[in-house]
Amino acid sequence: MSEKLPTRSENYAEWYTQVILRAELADYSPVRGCMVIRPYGYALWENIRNALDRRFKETGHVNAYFPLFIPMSFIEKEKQHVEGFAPELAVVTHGGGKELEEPLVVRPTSETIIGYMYAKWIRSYRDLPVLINQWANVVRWEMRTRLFLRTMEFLWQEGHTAHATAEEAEEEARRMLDVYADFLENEAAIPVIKGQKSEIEKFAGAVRSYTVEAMMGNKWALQAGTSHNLGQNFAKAFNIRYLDRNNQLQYVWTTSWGMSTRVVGAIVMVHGDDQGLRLPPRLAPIQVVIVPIWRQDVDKTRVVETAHRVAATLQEGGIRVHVDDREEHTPGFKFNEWELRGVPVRIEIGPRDLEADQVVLARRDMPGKEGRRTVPMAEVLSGVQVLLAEVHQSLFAQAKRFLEENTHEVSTYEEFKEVLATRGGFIRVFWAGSDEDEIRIKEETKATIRCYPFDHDGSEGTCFYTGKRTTRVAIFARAY
RNA sequence: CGGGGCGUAGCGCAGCCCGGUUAGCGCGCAUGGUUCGGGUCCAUGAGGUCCCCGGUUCAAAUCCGGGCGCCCCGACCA
Repeated sequence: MSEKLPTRSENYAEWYTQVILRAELADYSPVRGCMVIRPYGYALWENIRNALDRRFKETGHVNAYFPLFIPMSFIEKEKQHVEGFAPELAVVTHGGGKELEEPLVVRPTSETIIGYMYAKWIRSYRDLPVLINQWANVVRWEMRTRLFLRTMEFLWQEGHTAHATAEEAEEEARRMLDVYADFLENEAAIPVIKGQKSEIEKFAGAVRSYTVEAMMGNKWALQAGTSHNLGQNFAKAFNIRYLDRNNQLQYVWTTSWGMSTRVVGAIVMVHGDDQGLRLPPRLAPIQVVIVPIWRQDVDKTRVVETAHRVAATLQEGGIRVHVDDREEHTPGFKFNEWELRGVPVRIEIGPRDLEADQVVLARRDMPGKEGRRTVPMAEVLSGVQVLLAEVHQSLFAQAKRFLEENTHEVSTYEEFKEVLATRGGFIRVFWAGSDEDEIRIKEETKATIRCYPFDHDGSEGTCFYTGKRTTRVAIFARAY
């Protein structure tokens, strides 16, 4: 393996790509714009999936699977939806050697086909709510792609629910946004800002879109998850109706919400440093790597045996552990490699430790001596458990501090442009502009409204762009 | 789709201007030895449609024409 990564400050995009390739999270595929998720990356995704899936089940959802192919006419039924997705559809026109009567769209998202099915299944208020999630791949024909952040095919979950009332649908959309925020903060150690999308940025076909926005290491924003209140738009397009208690025919109210393999990119960019990945302990495929150290063959046998015994102890304690007993590499090489791959805790075991009946614990989030300490052999499991929890807290605290330190408030457009050009980050402003104003700002500065944050206390201020008084606050940033 | 860069061993590159033996270097890989508490060192070895098609020439990785592909930067998006 070649030695140094490019640093984040000299070339952030290159650093990002190199970390992913060299940590073996993913690789490029022979098809442009697609990627192969390698075992290490997929193990990370599986942990993400399990943590999310558990939360979905806890909130009353069940999983199902809807087909990959969608009749073209379905996509066209909801006006905003087709306008939003038409440019990025992959369309199948031939099958079995013959041209199809109606082209099939490879799903870019499944609102339409699920809407069609819901219309079949829902008859009465007693059938509601319907709370279904699916884990699937989707395809969007993208011009410019980037590993995990934007690929033509990606994996995700999409929740689709139907409710009897507008209030219930709104509650559901907000509840699932909270689930995403909870997942990101408590599993991925990523602090987020919850808020509502602007009209310009909302999902094609939604009444309202909600988002959790995270700040990447280069201070750009990334939408890590979204939740939409679809109102009755899809209910009307697909005729999803039910009889209420008064025997009145009513349209249902639907929601949808999704989180994708893009969060892997967020984990890379939020926590990574110039040595490589720093994986949040609860999601890391390998939480602890044990590197045995020996000088002579007599030591080797004892040390490697001890390493495996320690591994067994940790494994019984529910820790995901790996012993790196390869003979062809020196310990120093292994330290660097596992740091690149982001393993949160490393255990070193050498002859000195055997004499002292101890091991050395090193934490990934603290370089050098500072992050290293010895613990008695008997306390390995508890020591590791405590340390993993600490690493999680420390990653979260670092990311949170970074987010706060790079969130700025401005009161004029001049100041806005100045801050964007010099410091970057999130800019929090009072906002009373129009859609046109928003688009103009985007054209002039590349910054977009990431969200209207929920945490605004409702106080009134002056819009930095129009000078009007308003209680609305927006967060602007450059975004992926 | 616009701008830039690039296709030579698995990866990164040199050679190309100025055509001429057997196409080279580093990493990686294989074997043996050595080393091992922060990217060991040595030896030997395997590995090539020089992106593709056509042309010029006694002779093309090298010159000419056409194509294809990839990466980076800009307008759309989870």
